[in-house]
Amino acid sequence: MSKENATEDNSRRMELVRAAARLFRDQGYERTTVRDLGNAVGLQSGSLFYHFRTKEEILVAVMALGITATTEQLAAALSRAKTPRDKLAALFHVHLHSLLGDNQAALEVMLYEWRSVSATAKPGLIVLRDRYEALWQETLDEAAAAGLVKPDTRLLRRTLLGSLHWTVQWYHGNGELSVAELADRMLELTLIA
Amino acid sequence: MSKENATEDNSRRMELVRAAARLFRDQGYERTTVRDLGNAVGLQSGSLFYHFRTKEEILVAVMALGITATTEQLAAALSRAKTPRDKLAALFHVHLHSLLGDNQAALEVMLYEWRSVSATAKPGLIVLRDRYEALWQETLDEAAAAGLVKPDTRLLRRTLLGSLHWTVQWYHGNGELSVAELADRMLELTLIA
Amino acid sequence: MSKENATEDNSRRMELVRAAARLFRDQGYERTTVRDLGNAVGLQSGSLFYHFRTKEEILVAVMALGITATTEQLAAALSRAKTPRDKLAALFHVHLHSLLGDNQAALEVMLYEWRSVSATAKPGLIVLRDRYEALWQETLDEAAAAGLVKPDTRLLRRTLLGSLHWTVQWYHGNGELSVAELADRMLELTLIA
Amino acid sequence: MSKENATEDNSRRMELVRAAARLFRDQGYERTTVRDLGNAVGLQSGSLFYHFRTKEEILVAVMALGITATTEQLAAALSRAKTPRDKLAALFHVHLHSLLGDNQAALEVMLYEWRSVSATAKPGLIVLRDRYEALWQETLDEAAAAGLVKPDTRLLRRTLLGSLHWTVQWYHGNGELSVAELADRMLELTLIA
DNA sequence: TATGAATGAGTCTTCATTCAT
DNA sequence: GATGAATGAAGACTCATTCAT
Repeated sequence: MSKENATEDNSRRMELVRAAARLFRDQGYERTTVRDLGNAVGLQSGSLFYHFRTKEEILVAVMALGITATTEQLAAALSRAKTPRDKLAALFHVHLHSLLGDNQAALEVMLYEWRSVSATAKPGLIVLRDRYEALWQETLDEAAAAGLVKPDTRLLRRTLLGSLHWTVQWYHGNGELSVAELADRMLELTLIA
Repeated sequence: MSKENATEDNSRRMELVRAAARLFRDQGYERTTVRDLGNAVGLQSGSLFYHFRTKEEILVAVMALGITATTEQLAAALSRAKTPRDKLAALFHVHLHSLLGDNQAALEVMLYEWRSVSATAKPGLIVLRDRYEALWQETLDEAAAAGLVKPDTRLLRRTLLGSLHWTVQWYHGNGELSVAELADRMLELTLIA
Repeated sequence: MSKENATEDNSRRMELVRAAARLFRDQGYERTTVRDLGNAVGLQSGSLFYHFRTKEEILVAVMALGITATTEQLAAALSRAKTPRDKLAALFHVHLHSLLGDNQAALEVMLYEWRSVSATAKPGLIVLRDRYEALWQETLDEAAAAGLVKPDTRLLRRTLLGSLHWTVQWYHGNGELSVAELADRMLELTLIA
Repeated sequence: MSKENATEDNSRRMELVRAAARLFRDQGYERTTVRDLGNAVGLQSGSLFYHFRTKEEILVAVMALGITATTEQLAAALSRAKTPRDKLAALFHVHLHSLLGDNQAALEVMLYEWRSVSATAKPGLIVLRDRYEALWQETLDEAAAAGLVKPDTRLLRRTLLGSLHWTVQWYHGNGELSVAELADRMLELTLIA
């Protein structure tokens, strides 16, 4: 609701955040200049500073967008799912679509530019990330109770997230395998038996 | 033996590469200045360029060291192992010790600074990486044949490497769990039944 | 009129080009630092790069200014001149005034810093130079037809330009001989009989 | 005779001076590094400093070589020539062969790197140059007395030297015209009638 | 003489940020 | 909000020169 909320209103801000997400993913945060950012939205570099106080603030906004959007999508998918098995599947599908789908650069930036976030900004992002991971933990616990996955769910959560994050390094949707198929096969590897 | 081999002789070079590994891991490649590198080995920044032509050449040397050292350790461990199960375990143990053990920063740099490597230097590193992953593939294939893991070994390889790489983001040897124990538990999650 | 035209408008650019002309002439291009250039116009060295992309771009602008300004002056003088003899005289007068007159450093830079121009920038400057030399060639041909000079006008053109260029090495307007008188005496040496 | 005489003995010194002449001509003095110089004679850069105290000393040696060698050649040619006309021709031939002939880079360096010579080294070189120009002056005076050239010989000397110097900018022995022919045609332009 | 390693001052250039208009 | 111009600190890299061996 507030003016400071990067995830809504203020179309110029959002336009910038989306453009930044793509640039940060493609070139890296450090290698992306404030001029690049300006060019991408038709603004002079100096003008950006009426929307964001610093370049890092843009980075944080990108990350916040990535994680909150994904969290929202996961929450929605989980509430649609009926069985523990369907919910488990939702974890894989939502995460991979967010990471590998079209212009979904924001989440990837969160993974690979973490080191560029200042100590003061980290706590806020960690809260958002924990919210996302809490959904994972609940779902995995249910799945374990249902005998679908092994019971070491805390380690399993970290293991699976690592696997999924890593897909950006090798998956390039060149026909062979759709994102949905990939999600199914990764789910398959996780299931007991 | 060759003068061009960054992984041996030439003590000054090696000293620098090791110091660079730690700095690149801790601060990131972009944020590490050549002055930082010089200070770390007691040299003026300009003097580095007697040993390396560019800063990027140092990065490449770090990565080459990380991957070749790990490959050698894995090869040695595999040749010591008797059973498919022991070999499988070696994958987890060697990888995690290389990644999380003391001053083993080099491999981590390989994972997180890939984007800073120029297009011309990438192919050489990819060759080294493929050599490492080939050992993984062989071992996983044997394990699958022995009924230890699921048969989708190509995806399994990527999945497992992703899981292991990701440990650097959350594992900080604070007592609770040793690296060896972690390796065992991650192996456990992977085994069928 | 165009933004890219270094020879007009954009007063800061022109101011810089003029200051650079003098510095490049006096100290040489290589020995002139961007700090020197900045100081000369009251700017930080980094600020120059808002106006020019590289130091070499400044050099090229200086040269372009030198040759185009001289060409324009020659064209004007030739159109004012009535006889072949008067036109011939204009060649000497305009060239020497451009080269030896007050703050006319730009043309001299063109002569003595040619080696510092990159291969990509040379063609553009050569076009400008050829335009200037074409005026010379026409005028010499007319003079030869009128029996004023020897008929080997292509070699004559090169010979005369060499003579005139060289004056910067020995002429220092210390009273004895004005630039106009020098021009007249050099013309005299060229005339038949 | 002395150890400091760059024009004789000490083959390593001479080898270096000759190599330097070519490099300085081709790349310019400022752009030629001491490493380039070392490479050209199979020496490490540091080793050069056992032969010359500074890089500039090498430049001065190159220039001294260029001008003294040319002076000697001119003196020899003049003593062989019988008539004023033959002597006049010798000026053109010797100068152009020295400037444009094979590996005769040294004289050209003298013309184009003068600005890089320190104030302390200039007087010595000027003495050498004056010796050369004195031969020119004498010869031109004789020629004027014989009615071969116009009587303004001081200006004529400068004019002719400028013309000849400039040839390096446009003459590239591509068949059409030999150096000897060029000398003859330039002489022709200078003669009265 | 020669080398290999190091120095240290200096170079051009980059870039996030500021600010008067 | 937006611009264009400027800042100033920092960056990687260069290079003549030195010197212990």
